[in-house]
Amino acid sequence: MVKPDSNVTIIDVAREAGVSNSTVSRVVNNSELVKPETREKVLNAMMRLGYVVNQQARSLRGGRSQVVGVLVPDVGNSYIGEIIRGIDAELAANQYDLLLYTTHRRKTKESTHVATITRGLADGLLLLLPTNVQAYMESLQAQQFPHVLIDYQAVDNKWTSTIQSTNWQGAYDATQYLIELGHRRIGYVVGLREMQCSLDRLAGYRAALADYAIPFDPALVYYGDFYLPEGYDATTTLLQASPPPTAIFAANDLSALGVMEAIRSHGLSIPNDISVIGFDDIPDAAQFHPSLTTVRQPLEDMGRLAVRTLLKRLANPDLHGERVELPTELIVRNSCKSVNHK
Amino acid sequence: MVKPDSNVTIIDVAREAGVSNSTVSRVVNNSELVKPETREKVLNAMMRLGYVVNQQARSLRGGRSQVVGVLVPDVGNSYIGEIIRGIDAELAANQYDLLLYTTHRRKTKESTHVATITRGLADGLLLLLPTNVQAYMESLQAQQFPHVLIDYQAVDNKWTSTIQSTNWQGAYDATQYLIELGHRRIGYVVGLREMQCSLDRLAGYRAALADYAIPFDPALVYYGDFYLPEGYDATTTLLQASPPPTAIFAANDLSALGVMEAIRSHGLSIPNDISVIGFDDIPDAAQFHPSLTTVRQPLEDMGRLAVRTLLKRLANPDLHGERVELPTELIVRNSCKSVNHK
DNA sequence: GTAAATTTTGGCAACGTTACCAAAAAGAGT
DNA sequence: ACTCTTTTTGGTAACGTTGCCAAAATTTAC
Repeated sequence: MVKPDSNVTIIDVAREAGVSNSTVSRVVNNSELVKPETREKVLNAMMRLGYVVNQQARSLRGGRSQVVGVLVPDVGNSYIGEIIRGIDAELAANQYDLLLYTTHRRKTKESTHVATITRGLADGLLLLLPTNVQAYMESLQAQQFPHVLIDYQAVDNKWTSTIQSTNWQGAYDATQYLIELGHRRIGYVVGLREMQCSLDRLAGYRAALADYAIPFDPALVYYGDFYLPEGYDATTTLLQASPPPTAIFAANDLSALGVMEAIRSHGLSIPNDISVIGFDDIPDAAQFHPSLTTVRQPLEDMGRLAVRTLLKRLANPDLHGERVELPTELIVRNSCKSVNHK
Repeated sequence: MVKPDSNVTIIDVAREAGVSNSTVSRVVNNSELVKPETREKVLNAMMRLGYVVNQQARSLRGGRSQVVGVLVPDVGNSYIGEIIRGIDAELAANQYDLLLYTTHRRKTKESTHVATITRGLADGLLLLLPTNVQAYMESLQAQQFPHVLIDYQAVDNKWTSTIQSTNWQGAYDATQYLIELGHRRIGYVVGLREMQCSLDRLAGYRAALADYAIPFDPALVYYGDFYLPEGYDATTTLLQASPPPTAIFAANDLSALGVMEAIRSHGLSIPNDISVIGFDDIPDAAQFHPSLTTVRQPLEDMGRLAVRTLLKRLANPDLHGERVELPTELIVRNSCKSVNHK
């Protein structure tokens, strides 16, 4: 190959191969009927000149941009990282690129980003943990722009797809597990109360208590924000309840880490004095000390599935939205202990 | 605002405002001289129709796409996450978008991605921990496509910029710290040997040993891959040296975590039996148990600086590349102990 | 050998934007 | 009022691609 100099267009290739640009276009989108001999000629010319298609022009013309926009609250958080990893893998497998936007939980950012993305930049949109859906959902639906929500309460619209895990069941399982270990005073660190998943998990927790005839005590519930420091603060508060909890259920692993830190700094030991259970099963959870018993969300799978759902919509725009719930799974490690062995 | 229906073009706005599309274009790129009165009229029309610029068309025309491509080996790794966070923040502050590509350390992926990106998709390119630079560097330089390498050995070319931290010095400091705590047998878990930063850190380690007249023992050095399990395996091997190390220096925090796990599973305690020191200071490092003494790389700053350097190049294409080294800093926490107190 | 059917190819317009140049409007100077 | 500047606006041609339709080349049928 000669110098792959920047501005090699389809026209240059056409000239080099002695055919028309239409023919080159046909070869590039290798679907059409082109005489094998001609195709060979064009392919050679492309090779010689180092031709690479210009996606901008292609997508301007009305074709696909082969880009999917992904809106996430943050990066560098392993919960989100895992989902992105799944998205990325599945996207790459289908020759799509990934345009990443972070909102930092700023609502205005969400809507401006959505506007730009839908304006030709991307073929579809993946919304992870969105917080301001109403602001743009209408526009998204009006123009039938393909989109999938991840970890968001179901939107009642036939064009919107959502991917979730069984938050209620997961929280129920975790709580039940603690109860069966003999715990009766179980603290609960809620996540962001604006998020449906927080409420679902809280409901699961309450349901399990109810099923075992354990009274619900509001003093054992603390509303946090899913981040580590709030887990710490929550625990400091919860430990003042009387009687104090013998187990704490954190709405996600990150805040569970804060919980563990706080327990230690109160001179208590895990799991001997207090059991801790998390939610998510981020990769680090197994590396905590002690390793964290938690409810596993299939994060990577959720990302992959979201992409698959989106691509299905892309391939068939008439497809209605669907709502998928992936099962959670209780992962027992070393941060919980039977209360009787104390 | 009326329905922000998809296909509002500059021409629709022009018609609505009763001016020409050129004028609308001038208002959109609000730099030109437009009569304030006219500008107002256009702005109103834009508002009414819900106009959003089509980036594709704009960048096709030859302007800027306002997108920067970022090539990373992986996501969901906090080291990379932190750098991306910095990149993202700085990019957003300058109205740029972020096209993210993951290579998963697959060399072929790197070059194909670079080819697509440079072909109109993005205005500039950020390469994080690239492993196959020679494959595309020439083409990047030939077309003078603005790019910045993060955490890669200096490339001797006036058009390439690189951002790094003081790997040698950081490793020297860490080793010196251990030596001054009385350690003489210091194991070292190298990162990927293909990466210059691994070698730089190894050199810093050796230099410190030499300065204190401690013989270098190859049995105390293990070549890993920067990931957690290798840290575990490394430690298992290193502990068989005779005499075994009293401290282990891991080339990054993630493998330090593996080191800690391994030490514990051998029934030893940190830092009483063995001291552990890491490199990076990822956010989790402070949450390890015990909290990890480590060499802090200003990861987020590295990301920000890379973007700033790139944007400078974008603004002034004649600017030569520069090579910046950001200082590391020893963060003392609880994973190291003086050997005399044993 | 010619007409008809078929395959393969080329020409041209369009996607939405911006840059350039020329035209029109407004202001300044005599 | 009439030039001469200066400001402001409009027209038009690209950017690189693809889709449509028609033209040319090829094959098939009679």
